[in-house]
Amino acid sequence: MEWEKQPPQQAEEPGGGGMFVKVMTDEQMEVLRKQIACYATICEQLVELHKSLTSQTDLAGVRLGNLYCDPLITSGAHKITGRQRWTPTPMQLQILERIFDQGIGTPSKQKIKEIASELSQHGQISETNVYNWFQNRRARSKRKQQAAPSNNAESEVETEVESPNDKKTKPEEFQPQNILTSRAEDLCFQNPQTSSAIRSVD
Amino acid sequence: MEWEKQPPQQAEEPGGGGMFVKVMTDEQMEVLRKQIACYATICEQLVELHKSLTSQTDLAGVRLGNLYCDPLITSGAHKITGRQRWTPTPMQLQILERIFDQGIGTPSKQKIKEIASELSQHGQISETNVYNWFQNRRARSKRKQQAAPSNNAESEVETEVESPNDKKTKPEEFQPQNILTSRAEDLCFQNPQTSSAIRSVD
DNA sequence: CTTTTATGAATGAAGG
DNA sequence: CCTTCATTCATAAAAG
Repeated sequence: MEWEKQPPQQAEEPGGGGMFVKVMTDEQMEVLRKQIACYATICEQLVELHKSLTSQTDLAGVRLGNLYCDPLITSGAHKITGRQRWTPTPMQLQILERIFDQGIGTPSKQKIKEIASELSQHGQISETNVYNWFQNRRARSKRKQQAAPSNNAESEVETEVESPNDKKTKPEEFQPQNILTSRAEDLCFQNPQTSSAIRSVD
Repeated sequence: MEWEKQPPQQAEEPGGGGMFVKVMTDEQMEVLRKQIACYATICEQLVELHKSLTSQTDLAGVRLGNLYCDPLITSGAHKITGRQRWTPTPMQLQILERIFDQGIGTPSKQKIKEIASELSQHGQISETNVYNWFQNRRARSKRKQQAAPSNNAESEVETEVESPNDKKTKPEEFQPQNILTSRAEDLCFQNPQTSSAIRSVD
């Protein structure tokens, strides 16, 4: 019942992009299990620490994030990869671009359906994919534009359709700070504020 | 490290030999993620508790408000300016999910207030946040459902589209509380709300 | 193999 | 409520 991602039409490249039915390997499973165990350990540590109530607030020294969490961090490369994402085939992309250019930035529910339907003949695709594509396309197109203060009078052009083959003319300099964080935000103590869920240790 | 060899039923990918097999559904993945988030929450709480008890606040550079300055692994974002957009903490999310599941999809003004109040103990939050969250949650939940009815009985007809990448599989109705039997001992800190785990992959 | 970039997807918030 | 937008996250693909 799942999304057994099959190599779409783009598996034409021998030795190249074959994407498999990858969901999670044993290895990843193991990593995951370790992560959980890791948290359990951390909790234990914290409880102990708390119990002893050492006046040494050297929790920092304990380094919650590094001591036992090592496997979690170092194995970042393993990423508990979840789902794979759709990758448009060249053909699909072409069509999408065309529609985007010609069309108005208004996908429209019904239109989406049609497009998806058509594109499905060139590879696996879903309506959501189409929807997302347009959303992203528009948003990014817009962004590029506003980030083009090179020279020339500023003109409020926005919903302007751009040339088919002129998307990424601007290298632009915005770093998405994407530091190989495997869900770091979720896995780390990112939020302070008190709490009361752990009263048991008290 | 090699664990069990995979059922070598996949001889198809030219590139590197399919070494990935499906051992976990995305739904299970979500559940797992949640669990991990739970651990993160617990640890977070413990840290706070410890911190407050020792009246030492140098544990980490955590600060109040909606500034998510986690000293441990935060990606290189120095956004000291804080976020403009609220991001639920694992704990808050947990609670919200729970309410969403159990409760009726009717937030109700008064209810919102209560919820917001409670959640505020786990991080910055406003009533509007809660309201929006429920709105979005519901709307999206709905959409997911209609997008993934039951594409199971369907036999492959054309290319191979047996199960489109139904990327949207929200675990809102996750209640399969299966336990990762393999190493239950590792999971000592079962979380009350989301005590769930992966189904054994044996 | 590791790092960087491009981009599909997720989600909080705003509009109607 | 439902749709749309903006921002962020995660990852496939590309570069080194």
